Amino acid sequence: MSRPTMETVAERAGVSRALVSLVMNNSSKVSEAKRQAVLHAAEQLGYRPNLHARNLAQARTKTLGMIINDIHNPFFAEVVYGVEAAADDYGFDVLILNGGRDAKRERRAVETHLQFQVEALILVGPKLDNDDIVRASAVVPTVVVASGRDNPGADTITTDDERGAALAVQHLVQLGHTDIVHIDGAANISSRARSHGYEKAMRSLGLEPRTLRGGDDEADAEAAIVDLAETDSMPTAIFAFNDLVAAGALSTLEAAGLRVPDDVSVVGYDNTFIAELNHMSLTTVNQPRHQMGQLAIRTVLERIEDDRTEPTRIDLAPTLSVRRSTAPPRKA
Amino acid sequence: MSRPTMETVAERAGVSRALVSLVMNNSSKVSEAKRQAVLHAAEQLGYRPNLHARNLAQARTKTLGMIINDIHNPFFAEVVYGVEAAADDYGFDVLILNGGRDAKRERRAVETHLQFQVEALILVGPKLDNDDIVRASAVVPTVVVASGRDNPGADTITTDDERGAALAVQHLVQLGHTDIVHIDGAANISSRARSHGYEKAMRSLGLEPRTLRGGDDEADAEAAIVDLAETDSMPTAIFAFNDLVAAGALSTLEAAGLRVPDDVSVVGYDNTFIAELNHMSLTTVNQPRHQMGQLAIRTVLERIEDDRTEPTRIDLAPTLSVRRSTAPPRKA
DNA sequence: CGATTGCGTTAGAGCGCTCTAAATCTTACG
DNA sequence: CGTAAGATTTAGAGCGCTCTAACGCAATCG
Repeated sequence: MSRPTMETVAERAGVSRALVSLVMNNSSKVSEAKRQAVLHAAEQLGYRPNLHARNLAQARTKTLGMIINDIHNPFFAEVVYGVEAAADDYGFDVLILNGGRDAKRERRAVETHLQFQVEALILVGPKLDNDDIVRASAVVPTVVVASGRDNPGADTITTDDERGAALAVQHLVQLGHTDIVHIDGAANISSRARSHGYEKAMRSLGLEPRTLRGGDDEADAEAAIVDLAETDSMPTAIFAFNDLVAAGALSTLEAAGLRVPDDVSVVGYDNTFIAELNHMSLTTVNQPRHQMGQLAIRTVLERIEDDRTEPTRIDLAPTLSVRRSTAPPRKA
Repeated sequence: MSRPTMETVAERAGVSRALVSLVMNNSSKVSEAKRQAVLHAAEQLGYRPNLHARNLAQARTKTLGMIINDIHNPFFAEVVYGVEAAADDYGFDVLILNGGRDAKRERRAVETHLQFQVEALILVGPKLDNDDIVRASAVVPTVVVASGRDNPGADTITTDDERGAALAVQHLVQLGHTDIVHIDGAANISSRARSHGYEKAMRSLGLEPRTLRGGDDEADAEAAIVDLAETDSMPTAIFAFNDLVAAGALSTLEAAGLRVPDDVSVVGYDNTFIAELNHMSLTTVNQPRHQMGQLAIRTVLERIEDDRTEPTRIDLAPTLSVRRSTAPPRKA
């Protein structure tokens, strides 16, 4: 019942184990006759090389370990596709582990990957703290995607959150808005940069920033909006930390009898597919996720194959996707 | 620069390699003194067991291979969480490979998993055809989640799509609707069962079913709705193949000047988080995804640990999540 | 015609670990 | 104090594969 090994195949094909190995790695120095014999025997036996044995013998795995912050979040999915596409090109397998929005689980995932001897680690939006990342990158080349922090030792692929926020502000101002409120991302990693970008952009345009505490979730928008409604100083536009918060804002605004974009314009961040939903049609800041994933692989492969050692830091430019949740403010 | 091995640790701790192995597997028959010595040495060296070597020696991997239809689709994410939770309980690692909505890629993913000697395969919403699944399940215990087909050899965890559709119909009829249109899932696997359930439920209630061709995407709803609008026989309620199609319906209806639920009620399927968005607030059929994931693991573990061989087929009951997209029809 | 070349093939060591059987060390008891 | 029973520890084989070095053999050459 146990699976066939090279030995089995070799016997069946009447050749040596070494020859089978050569065939499996399609070496050019095998006669056509033997190659066929081996392939045929393998086929018949349902032989499948044992990767563990191979990895052990080769002392390399051609495998990359990826950890995603949260498999729920469609934002990361696109990054994954970018990573997989690029890894494919270079003949690497990518093992995915789900971080589950939990630093402890991520730490275990790192451990698992390292035990699997992955040749590099791709951390997508990690919850890990700096120390963890430093420690990991001391063991294996590590690239952090979409997480703005400073990670000594690891490469990073980010987009410029400050600039993204500025894009949102500029768009609103161009439409004619002057009273623009920001609902921030609370403790979220990228929150600081986005808030900062918002505030800087506002000031540079001679406007007074107003930032409210939000979060990363639909529910987190509610309190902020209720606040605005009650203090009676509803702005003409809202720039939310991300699309989910923006979606929450949409709901709460409409529940309060305000129409988007007629009464209030709303801008999100991330361009997740909910922003795309016609019914939402959210103006939002887009990050080139697919490209980020690809760059992550290229970057990390430079370390593996070309022994680069100085850290790389790539910061891509975000863009704005304008949809129907923004419009000129109603004339006062 | 190469990583430390047991040998290294053993030397450093002044013990034999075997003893290190015992410590690493926290065997009870190791003296506290040596255990500490070994752990200390391991710590200092940054030692990490090599899983490939271990798997090779043990001839088992305690690893499960999961393939998800599409990492984009949040429907599957919840299943993943269920799978991971259960696998955790039993001390198994779960390796995730992304099928990318492509049978060819899934086939390669199966191959990769098998070469990694996973002890079981969990296929979540596979695109593979029956033959592929039969072939895989001949090699390793296999469980198919959320895919309604008949998969000889493999275990299956599904929900009763027919019943789910019936729930939707019953809900609408209870509200007073009689003119209920179904937008189906076209070639999608579960489409047949849902359509069939819809039609059966309608007839059993003395109503005439009307099914339109849809798809699995927002865009796919549009044509159907436009059709309805043009033939001038807009129903009072629409039951869509899934939440995305329902979202598409929402948009198109509103674009046509119809209000949901005042003019038309809409029901979706899957209870993805877009249905939950306040702004959508979609009445939808829920599948117990987390539970499905857990059951998948339990089921497959019965094969691994208890040598069950007859296939298991679990069909769970869907439920209805009532939200604000449905209401009694406007009085004629 | 023996020596040389080179292709195709193979023997055998070794990758890092587990596991069985045997060795060693303690401890307890007559 | 000798010895048997436990408690710890260790030697060594083996997991399935790759890879180096060496082998056999036919073709080629001087």
